[in-house]
Amino acid sequence: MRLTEVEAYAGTGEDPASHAQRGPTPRNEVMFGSAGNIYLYFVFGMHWCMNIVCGHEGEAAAVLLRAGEVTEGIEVARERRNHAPDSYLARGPARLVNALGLGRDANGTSAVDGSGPMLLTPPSAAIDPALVASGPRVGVTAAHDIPWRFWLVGEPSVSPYRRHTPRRRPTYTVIV
DNA sequence: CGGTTGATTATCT
DNA sequence: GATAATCAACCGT
Repeated sequence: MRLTEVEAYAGTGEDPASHAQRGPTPRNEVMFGSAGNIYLYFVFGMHWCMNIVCGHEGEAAAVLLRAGEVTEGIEVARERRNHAPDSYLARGPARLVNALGLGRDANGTSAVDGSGPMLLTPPSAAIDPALVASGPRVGVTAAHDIPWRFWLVGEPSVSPYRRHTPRRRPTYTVIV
């Protein structure tokens, strides 16, 4: 897997869109741990999203892995993604986790020391900064003005989402 | 192709 | 009890 798209989230009190915004909870405690650890969490009752913890302990900054290109074990990835088109195998944070076959067990494990199910490695060559674009984060309902989504220009695996489609569900129930 | 909608549950208020 | 860092399916064009 080669990462093609990520989003950054800051720590407590610094980022309205971050899970760590309101301090430690049982769910986000991993974010307050060591850099390089995996913070996996369940969203919308059906999907997993994966973050890599950044910064110092207690800082609770993290990077959400939004998309990637499957470079090894593509057969397995296709099976796990129910034979979706190759461009869609890891296009989106939940799809990426699904293509990797990760789940609750990977939460809190290290992605940098080889002790966990996933190992992050640096690119073999430096990335040309001209190929890296940035923009507003996808799907978040706060802090649209912070352009902390980064992706590689021209990658077919990058999620093409434009903006957050507001969930305009009424906060009340209409009685006829 | 672009826009909209239902699914489904852990977590926090 | 409302909400959510989403996705797949379905619509009309």
